[in-house]
Amino acid sequence: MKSVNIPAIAVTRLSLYARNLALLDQKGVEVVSSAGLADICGVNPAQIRKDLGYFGQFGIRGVGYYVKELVYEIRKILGLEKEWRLALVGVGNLGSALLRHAQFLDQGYTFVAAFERDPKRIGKEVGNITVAPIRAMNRLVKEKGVEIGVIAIGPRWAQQAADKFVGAGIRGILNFAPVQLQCPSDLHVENVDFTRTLDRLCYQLTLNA
Amino acid sequence: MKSVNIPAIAVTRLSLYARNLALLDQKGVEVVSSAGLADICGVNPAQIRKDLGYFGQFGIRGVGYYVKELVYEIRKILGLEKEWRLALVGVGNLGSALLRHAQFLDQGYTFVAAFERDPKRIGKEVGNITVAPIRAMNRLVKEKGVEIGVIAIGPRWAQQAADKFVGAGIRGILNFAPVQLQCPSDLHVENVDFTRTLDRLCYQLTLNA
DNA sequence: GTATGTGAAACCGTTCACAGCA
DNA sequence: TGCTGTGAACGGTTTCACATAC
Repeated sequence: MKSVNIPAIAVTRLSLYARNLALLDQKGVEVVSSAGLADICGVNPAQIRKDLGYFGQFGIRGVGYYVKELVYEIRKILGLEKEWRLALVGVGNLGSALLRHAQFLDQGYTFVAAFERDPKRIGKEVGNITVAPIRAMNRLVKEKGVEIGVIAIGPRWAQQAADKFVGAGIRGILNFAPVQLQCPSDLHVENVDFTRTLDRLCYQLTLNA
Repeated sequence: MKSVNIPAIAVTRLSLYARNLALLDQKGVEVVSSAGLADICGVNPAQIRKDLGYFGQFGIRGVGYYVKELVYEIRKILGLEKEWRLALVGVGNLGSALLRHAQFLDQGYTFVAAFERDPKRIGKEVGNITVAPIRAMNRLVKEKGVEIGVIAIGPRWAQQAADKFVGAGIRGILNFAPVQLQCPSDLHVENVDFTRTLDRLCYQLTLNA
């Protein structure tokens, strides 16, 4: 691995490459060139080579990349070889969907706990998880070795949920609430905000009306 | 409006500004400086001024921006003054959550139709919408004046769903399936892919293990 | 011959710094 | 005086182009 600073966006693309390489593998493709993969992923071939170049040399000149091997290497780089333990806070519409989201399990992510404010929801079973009260968070997060907290609670309560997670010793947060969370700098926060994505789409449609 | 090319990322930030300005307005704040808003949004003050500068002059030198007025202007720029009509395909876990997602309605987005492959789900009511078979798509999209198609169906069927939407005359797609859709270039596609976001989080956690 | 790996160049977005104006 | 609006400087990412290796 090089000591150069690696652009975050390059890391995000690795995830895209891994997924499409896995599809190629399923189809029985054994070797692919950067041009071939670039075509599938909708990016520039040089970009793929440069992105991979941040982490090592995985190809063979004049040939390309061995698909199986490259998937393995990228998953290793991203840290996806291990099983990641997630906990959810906010078992509403979106939260329930995330608990049952098949895609997560396929990739090695497992929800091991879920928390709620609303007493009516506590005790229910959603996707093999029994919904617990937020006050149980500190204990359960430690007990179950949760590493990543997922916030799918309303914006009004998202910051409190984040604070609770931080207090319980979580290392990263995936935040679906449309708010800017205030967190200690050693904690990693990634935001998913599809209202903003939808707004951007509307801008484009309005522009080319 | 300037004729310079406007960075897509600047447009995405406008959405962030609008949301935080609306919150300020709710709190009774009437005027805000770029520095004040930048603080809330977690960006550089100059960036806010530059982003706004792409679209006009909305502030008063020595004073700042009138909150109400700026919200209005940004929403106008983004095309959020009108009601947007959405249709969903894929009424599974995620799809159902989207149909019931309160945040959408607040912002002027309305689902007017929902489609499914699975016969067991057809005819059900989800968030005031009756789930229809995919074969009804062409007719209903036209009948109800749907402008944006939302894809929350499995990756295996996402491309087909997109083709159907295109055939029915949709103008934009919000795609939650983790695949690169092949679409005509005059169609606008925005992707929401939280598995990739989660992968990026894992990379960070692995790096600082 | 062919495709990778990688410096160099081009490009784009962000931040600075200050002129302009209330 | 204070803050906006904006050209210029800066920094980072993308793309090019070619030496290198199979």
